[in-house]
Formats: sequence, structure tokens, C-alpha cells
Amino acid sequence: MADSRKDRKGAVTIHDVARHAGVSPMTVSRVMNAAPGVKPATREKVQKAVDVLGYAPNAAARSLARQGGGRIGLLYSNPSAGYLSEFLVGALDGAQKTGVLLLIEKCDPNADSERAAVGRLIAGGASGVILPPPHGESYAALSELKEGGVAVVAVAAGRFRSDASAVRIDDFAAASEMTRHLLALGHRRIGFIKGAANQTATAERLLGFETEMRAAEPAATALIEAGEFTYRSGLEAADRLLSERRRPTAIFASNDDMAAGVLTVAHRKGLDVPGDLTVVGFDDTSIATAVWPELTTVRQPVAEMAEAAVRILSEDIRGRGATRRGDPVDQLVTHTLVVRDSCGPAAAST
Amino acid sequence: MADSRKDRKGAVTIHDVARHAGVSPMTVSRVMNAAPGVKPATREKVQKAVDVLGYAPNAAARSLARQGGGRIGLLYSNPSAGYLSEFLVGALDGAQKTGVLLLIEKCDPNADSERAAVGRLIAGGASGVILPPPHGESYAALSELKEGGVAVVAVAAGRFRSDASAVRIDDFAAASEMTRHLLALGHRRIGFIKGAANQTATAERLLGFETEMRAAEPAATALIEAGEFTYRSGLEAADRLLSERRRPTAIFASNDDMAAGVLTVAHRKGLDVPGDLTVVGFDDTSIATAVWPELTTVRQPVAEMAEAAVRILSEDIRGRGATRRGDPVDQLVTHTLVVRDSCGPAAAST
DNA sequence: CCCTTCGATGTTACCGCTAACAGTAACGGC
DNA sequence: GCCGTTACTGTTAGCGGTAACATCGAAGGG
Repeated sequence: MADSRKDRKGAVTIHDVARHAGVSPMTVSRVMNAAPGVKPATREKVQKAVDVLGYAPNAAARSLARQGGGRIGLLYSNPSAGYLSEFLVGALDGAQKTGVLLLIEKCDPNADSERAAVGRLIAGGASGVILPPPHGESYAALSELKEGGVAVVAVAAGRFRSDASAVRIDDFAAASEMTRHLLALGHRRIGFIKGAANQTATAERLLGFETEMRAAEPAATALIEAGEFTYRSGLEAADRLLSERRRPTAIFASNDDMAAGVLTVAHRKGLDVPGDLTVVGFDDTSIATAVWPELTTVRQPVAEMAEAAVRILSEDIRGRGATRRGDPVDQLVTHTLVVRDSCGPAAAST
Repeated sequence: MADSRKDRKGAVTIHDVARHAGVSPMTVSRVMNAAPGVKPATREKVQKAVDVLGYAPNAAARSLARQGGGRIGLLYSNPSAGYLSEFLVGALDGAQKTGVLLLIEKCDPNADSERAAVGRLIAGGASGVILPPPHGESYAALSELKEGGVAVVAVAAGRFRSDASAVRIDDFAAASEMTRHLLALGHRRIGFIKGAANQTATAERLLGFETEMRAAEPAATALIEAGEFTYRSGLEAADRLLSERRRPTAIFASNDDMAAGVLTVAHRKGLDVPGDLTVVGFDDTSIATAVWPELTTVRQPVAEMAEAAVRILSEDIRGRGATRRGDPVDQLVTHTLVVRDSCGPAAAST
């Protein structure tokens, strides 16, 4: 059927489309880039030719023609976070769609290493950089980039800062929602494990929790413990929470790793989850479904967020000169409460 | 110091290098590609210019000039595996170094979805495809690719097949090594949890275990249970193993997820790890260090493997015509036994 | 000593796409 | 009816590299 291209080295070019549609390559280019100034009828004609021929623009040629003005850097540190793979896939996808090149650079989460990595990125010709957590809150990275005149997007930072664009979920709202869910299940004595102190998301999540708890009707008791976003710290916090004379009927951990730690402690103490104790997490990372019972948690659309970050940067870069330097954007994306097996109604009594 | 390029839009081209070295761009190109027919003295001169200017070839231009002859596809399915991020980083790195373009395509682990994804890859102009597990053993994917005349590299498949190149560790040797480690610690009653039946690595790992156990001196007892590579299946297998009248002093799970399951059961039963029970895994995925105690396991150099896969394909593609179609390569990479806190000497008695 | 041969290098012409500018037609104001 | 505008569409040139061929000097054979 449509395998007419099978013999032709698998490459439909913009010229093929142009010929097929009876227009010039430039017009096709305009249609592909959603540029203004093309008659609707023409646009449609071209679009049909594109569909028929199955044309996909060549990213390499694009990036080349755009004068290298399409290199976006991506700084990452924790290569084992299941987070990263989803993030990369999203970024890659966005890069392909917008026709920019992605430069990936690894670093350790400390100022010196960050500065060095940013330097490599700039030397590599990046005109925009994406900072996934925790780098979006790093002064070192941010200032180094600003000095280099590079546009920045911080992903999943808890709060918006005026010197960089941001793509994030509303951590406050998400934590509120989760808390309301627990309250609706009848829990009135709820433990909360905080995240690492140096990330703003930590504060936002805590605030969301506290706000709902304070508004609870009938009144509810909050037991708050410190944590570090690590499994180990979850373990320790849970130990403290579950050793109380009157222990909570539910524990809300600020991320999934800590929630997994809570699960371990609960099992060790012979508590049934969710029968005796409800446990919920945050982030929906791979560990959420790798443990048993699977965790109720909040899902961030990571891939989508990465893609949005790429899009924001590529637009900012292309529009440079026109808008001078696009004002920072604060894009909120919608999170989802994922209800799995680790939460249930509050037990009758302690 | 060397920031003379800071003003020049951050892009050193092959022409800059050529001028600096007093040769033509073509000669520089030859040096960069390690092509034959360049006088050693010239090569050196160029190399120095490259170093001084910090030149890095522009992947986009390269791929364009090479007539699209540099698109490599990558099929992936489980986006939450911490595995993937490392894999992607490696592949991306390799792609940048060899100047090929990476096409990433997601699919579900079933024949229909694989076929569709492969189709998209071929339509996208891929002349080589990388198959991370479990796709490297999928008949559907393999046959579809072969029909399309596309070179294939299977990564981390347990056994080498003659119709595709492979990059893998020696699963047999790695499992042997781990088993010897357990035996050396004095364990003589060891449980083993198998992986999913449809992956050849499963059989290799089992075989490595059994071989060493049979050769143990003094004699050792092996208790073998089925598993599926999932946390849940590890949980169940561990339950069976630890309910035996004489339970094992060590359990070797075929991957880390299952080992984490074993840990949970051990805690639930009040067993101390590693005091009462030694637990070891395989793969060194993120969960290995996310649990407590951290798991002793076998590390595969995933990023390196992905990079090797890219390299193999890009060479095969470029050499096409000369070598007609490069015979499949079977590249073994070295694994590492990572000893952490989850293993210790055998307890005196049950 | 001329002519071949071969190794080392330079030239030319694109790869697929897009910026920048150059038409071209239709339209309305005076 | 002329001319500036506006709204489209086409043309030209080149992004950074590399295949393919051209060139050139030195070595070697007769």
C-alpha cells in the first residue's frame, strides 16, 4: 500500500512534499513550523501531502539550518533515580519535535561539580539549560548560568523564582489533596514525614498537609517528623512515629522512598497495611509499585514536564531578539492522585 | 584564559581548526574520523589544534552530510526501570561521539506493539536498532527487523544468537562468582530464586549457581524456587524458602527487586539481615541501595554497554558495502561483584 | 630523464532545512 | 488609475560536515 518509500532509502524530504503539494519547499517549512502567513487552503494542501507521504522533518538538518541556535543542555546528577529515565524520554521527545539538540551532562550535587558541568554545557554551545531537581534550587548552577547569559528552566522546584523559568506541579495543592483523601477515609491521627530541608518542595508539601489538618472537621492530630527523602530516613522516622503511645493510623511520607521505609517498619512490627496502618507517598517513582502493597501516591507527569521545559527553552531561544529575553515562565502542570492498595479506612481504635 | 571563544556564539567549527592548523577542512575531517591516508605529522598538528580550540564536531552536520546514514533506533518498554536512565545516558553519549542520531521509540512488551514500534523506527530511517531487555529475545521484533534489512544489537540477553549482535555480561560467570562468594562465607544451605522463564539470562544465572553448588567442598544444599523478576514474586518465594523446617542461611535472588522482597519477608519474620540471613541480588539497580541493609549484588556496566551497542551499529552501518554486512559481534563486558551490607558469614546453626 | 603510480591533501558539490530577502497579486485610498 | 500596503509565496544562500573526485609532489621503473 503505502510502502512506496520502502525502496527509497527511507527518506522523504521537504522537497518531495513540496512537489507533491505543488508549492515551494519554503512553504512546507512554514507549515511544519506553524509559522504565520500561510493561506489556510495552502496549509491544508501541504498538510495532506505530509500525511500521504508520511513526511517527518530531519532534526539534524533543522538544527543545522537554524544556525546551531538549538542546543539545550540538561544537567543531571542521580543516574539511578527512576525519575531520570522518564525525564530523559520526555526531553528527547520534545527535542525531536522542536528540532533542537540535547546536550546531556552529569554532575554531582555539589556547587563545584555543578559549576564545572555548567561550564562544559556552555562551552558545548548550549543556549538554554534544563535543571531537574535538585539543581533547580542550586545557587551555584543558577548564578553560573545567568552569568553565561543562558536561559534556564527549573523543573519540579517547589516555588517559582524570578530568575528562571519553571515547570512544576503545585506541591501545596497536591499535598492538600492527599491529606483530604486521608481525612475522608476517617483518619484523625496522621503522621507526616518531611523531606530534605534544602528543597522548597519540602516546605510546600508540609504546608499543604498542615493547612488541611488544621481545617479538619472533626479535629485531627498531626505528628510531624523530619526526613531526608531517603529510604533510611523514612525507616527512622517511622520507627519514632510507630513507637508513640498512641500511634497514628496513617502516615504520609513526603516521597515514595520514605514511604517504602515506613512499610518495612510496619511489617517488622507486625502491622498490616492497610488494615492497621495506611501509608502514602509522593512522586510515583518506580519503587511505588515495586513494594507490597503498592503505594498510594501523587503522580507528577515527569515526561510531560521535561517536554514542556524543552519547549519553553526552544521558544525562548528562537524568539530571542524579538522579545529581547523572554520573561521567565511559570508553568504549572496537573498532578494526579494515584490510589493503590496501601491506604484504607481508619481502624476503629488504636 | 582560553575563553577566546566565549564571544563567538560558542561554536568552533571544522574550518576554525583547519585554519589554525594550516590545512584544509577535509584533512581535519579525516583526522576526526580516524580515516587512513593522513601523514602522522599532519595528524598530530591537527590534533593539537583540536585540543587548543576545544573543537567538538557538530553531530547534526555530520549526520546530515553522511546522508542520513546515521540513524539508530532504540526500543524500550519499561520506562520506570532505573535501568533505562543509565542506558539512555550511555546511548546518548555514544551517539554523540560517533555522530549518529538516536531515535527513541516506546512500546509494550508484546509482539504486536513491538512490531508497530519497529515499523515506526524503520519508517523514521533507522539503519540499526538497539534492543535492551527484554526485546532482545523477542522473535517478533527480531524477525521484523531482519525483514527490514536493519542491523540489530541485543543488549544483556543471556545467550548469543547468530542473527543479531550482542553486548552482554557473562551471566553464568557472574552467578558463579556470587555463589562462590556465599560459599566462601561459609554458607552451605542456600536458597535461589529464579527469574522469568522467557529470558535466557534466567537460565544462565541458575546454571552458574548450580554449577558452583555442585562443586562445593564440603557439600552444600541448594533450595531452588521459581520467580518472575518482580518484588511480589520474590516475596512469595522467600515465604516458601523461610518456612522450610531447616531454612537456608543465605538467599540468592536472580535480581534486586526479588532480593528486596526477600528482605521484607525476613524483617517480617524477625530475622536480622545479615546476622540471621544473608541476602544477595543481581543487576545493581536503584533499589539495591534504596533498601536497608543495602544489597550485595552484581553490577552490569549498563551505560558502557549501551555505548558499545551504539558503536557496534554505527561501525556496521558505515562499513556497509565494504564488508557487505558485518557478521554479528558478541561483545562481553565485565561485570563487578558489589559487596554491601546484606551478606555476612553463615550463622553457627539454624 | 620521462612517464606512471601512489600517497597525501585540497576542491567541489551537495545533505535537508530554514533565515532573509525578493517577488507577486490583491486591495483600498485618493 | 496610480501607488503604497498587506498577505502570501518563491528564491538564494549557507549552516557544518563529508563523499567523491581532482590535484600535486615524490618515488620508482624502463
